[in-house]
Amino acid sequence: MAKKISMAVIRRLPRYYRYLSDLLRVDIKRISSKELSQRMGITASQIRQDLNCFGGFGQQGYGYNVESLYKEIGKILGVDRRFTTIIIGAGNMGNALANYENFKKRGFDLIGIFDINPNRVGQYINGIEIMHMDRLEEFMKNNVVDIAILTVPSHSTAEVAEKVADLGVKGIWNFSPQDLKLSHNVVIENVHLSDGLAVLGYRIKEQEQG
Amino acid sequence: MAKKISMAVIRRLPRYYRYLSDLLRVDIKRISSKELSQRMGITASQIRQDLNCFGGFGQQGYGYNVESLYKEIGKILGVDRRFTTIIIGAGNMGNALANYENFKKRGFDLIGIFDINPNRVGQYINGIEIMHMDRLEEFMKNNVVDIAILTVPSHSTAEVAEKVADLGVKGIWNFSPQDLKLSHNVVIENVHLSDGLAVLGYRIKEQEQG
DNA sequence: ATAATGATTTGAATTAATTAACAGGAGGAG
DNA sequence: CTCCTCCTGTTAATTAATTCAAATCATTAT
Repeated sequence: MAKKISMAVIRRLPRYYRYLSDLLRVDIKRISSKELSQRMGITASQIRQDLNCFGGFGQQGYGYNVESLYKEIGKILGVDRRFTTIIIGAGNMGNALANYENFKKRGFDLIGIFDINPNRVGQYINGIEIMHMDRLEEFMKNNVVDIAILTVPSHSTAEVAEKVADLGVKGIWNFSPQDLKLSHNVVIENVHLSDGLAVLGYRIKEQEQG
Repeated sequence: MAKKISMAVIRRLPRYYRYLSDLLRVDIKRISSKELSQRMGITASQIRQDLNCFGGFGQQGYGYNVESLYKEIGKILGVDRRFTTIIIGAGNMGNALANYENFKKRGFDLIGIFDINPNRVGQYINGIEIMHMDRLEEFMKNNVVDIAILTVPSHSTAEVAEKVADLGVKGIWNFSPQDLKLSHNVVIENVHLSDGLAVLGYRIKEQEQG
């Protein structure tokens, strides 16, 4: 096996996963690519092609077994494995993310929150105490931290990223508008909320005109 | 003109826009595709190809004029035009978005916040009063609302979306994990934060293994 | 049992996106 | 003024992604 799965497919997997989860909830046991395509608004062809990348879980004349497909995609995405995360920056966005229940369900355990603001330090978010950044190094030596979620102001993002990378983090989820690039082999996902908004604006303009 | 610009290109524009903005800030007047490619981590070819979609702003032997390119991309994205927005759902995420200064800079004016929780109604976020959902209809009849930002629980997303669509919104920025589909010709951008996190998890696993 | 149906698999064909190559204009040095 | 270098616009080549279509297997009905 081990034929390489393209990133385009990978980025669609969470979406499949979500839809399958919904199907499970309403107790639908099996589904054909055709019906799934109608629900998701993509072609049946693509679904079959995508799902085939990691071995045929479908059965001709039957469709896909929702549960096993769900599990399989989960396995590929790494839901069978748990990741520990910390949030750095307990501002509005950090706070929102810390309260986001979905992450835990998906295998991401928040084990620490850090901030530099003395007024925030000592407060609790979702049962987790906000620690001062001074304690970050100590904390990361005593705990395995897989992912650092950065919700700090742009100007300090690079510095903080360097630090957590040095301390052995495996991935960084960066919410600062500044793109992050590191020499370490740390996996980085930059989130740019306002980019999405800008695209929305473009599409609205487009629709108004054409 | 009017050769169609692909969505792949459009989705890259905000990124160009950001980098150009950074260049302006440090007073760099001109830039070549080559240098920009190094900064952004994409090929120079692609940059030239992209920028060419909307007419040659570059000059041979010189490069691109940062300021005029910045303005031009802004124009395409619709930064010259302002959009009014409302946030529905004043929970953690709604609160975070309401406090996000960047949106205003990019042409998006928040003019209303709505929630159903009586404890939240009447409070202010970033100078804007939280109104009860009961007042939404009235509000939208007295104000032009271009975009509704939905940060409500999944189970009520569809209903709220229908409502704002009926009331004449042009675009919806949906933060609920549930994908949104409407019959109206309202432009929808679904944001799925946890999808990004899932991909991060996948990439970490991938790197660990090989 | 057997035929008909429905839905996957597989691989080819098409379409889209990205990268590479190149011809030629603009700027700068001498 | 002339040459040389730089860097774009553009076309061509490559690679990736998506769709189509034939072959085939499970299920269901007769």
